[in-house]
Amino acid sequence: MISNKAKYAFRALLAIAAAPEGEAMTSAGIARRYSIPHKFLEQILLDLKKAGILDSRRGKSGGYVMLRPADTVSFGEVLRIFEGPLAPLPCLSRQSYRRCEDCVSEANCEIRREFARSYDASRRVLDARTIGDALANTPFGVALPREDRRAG
Amino acid sequence: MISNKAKYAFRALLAIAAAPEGEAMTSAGIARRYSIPHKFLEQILLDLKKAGILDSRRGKSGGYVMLRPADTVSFGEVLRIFEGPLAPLPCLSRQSYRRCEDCVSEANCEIRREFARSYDASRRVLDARTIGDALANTPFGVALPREDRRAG
DNA sequence: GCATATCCCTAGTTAACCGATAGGATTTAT
DNA sequence: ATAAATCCTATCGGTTAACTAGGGATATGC
Repeated sequence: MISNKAKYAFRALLAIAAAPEGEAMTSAGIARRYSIPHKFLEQILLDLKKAGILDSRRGKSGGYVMLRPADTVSFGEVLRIFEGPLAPLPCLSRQSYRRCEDCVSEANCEIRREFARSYDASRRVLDARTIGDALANTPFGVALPREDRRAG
Repeated sequence: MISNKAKYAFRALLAIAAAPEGEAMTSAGIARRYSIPHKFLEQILLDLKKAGILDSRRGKSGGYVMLRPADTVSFGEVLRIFEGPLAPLPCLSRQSYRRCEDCVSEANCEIRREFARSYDASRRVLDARTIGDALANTPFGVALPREDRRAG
């Protein structure tokens, strides 16, 4: 199960990405609309800003906007911000590989081999699908160049 | 990341399944061989017994044996025993479905839709691959009837 | 230039869970 | 009887999840 934090992050991101171009959404507004504890959401949006996904404006009529286009932000990237490595075993993480302490032979480890199959399958989806895809309800496998996506 | 408990369970199961037919393996023996804390492993083996996967004999020359054939025990089944539901969202679990409390419309939830893709992909692997497959190093997609598997 | 609305930052709280550890009770083979 | 094994329950220290709280910094609009 993914954390509430990650779930809230996705809700907020989808809302911000769906807003009219250039229009900022406030944390309070999003919190109200999706019944997310406000102060908790603030932390989350801050994390997304630090990660370079959101931009923000302060003061009256401030709020959050996308820093990068929504179809360059994958579900996997967001998930990693809030959940850490997605790999089921440390020895399967590419981005933050760690050897299993008690592992004798990685190459011959049946557990590693089997989980690699499962992880590959889910990672392929999570790293391919973007916030933009989700909003457009683009079927998987239809990989258009970015310009075409925006146009359509 | 999966828990140590689950990882230990897989190590133990693979060892027990790989033992000569009818030969029981002791918790102490497995613990020593794989550097698993003995008392911790006992609890794990007990859980596997309660789940109907292992059988046990007590007293001197006792130990654990498979109750069901290794190629009927999937990675998914074992994982669920120790980690609970594998679904990334409660509303995606078939075996223990729960509605997201604050969900307005499940059918229109983008988060649910995207995670369903990823979960389907990994579940398909985890529920198909068995302890027996892992030991035989059977490539995925080769689905032999059970008798043939045992023979080969 | 002041009130207000917003984002920004840090710390604390509570409950649950993980990864054991501990101590014994029960069963069985010799 | 003894030793070796499983079985059962309780406890514990550390970490994390999910908030809660309190304020600081900054921009806007009157």
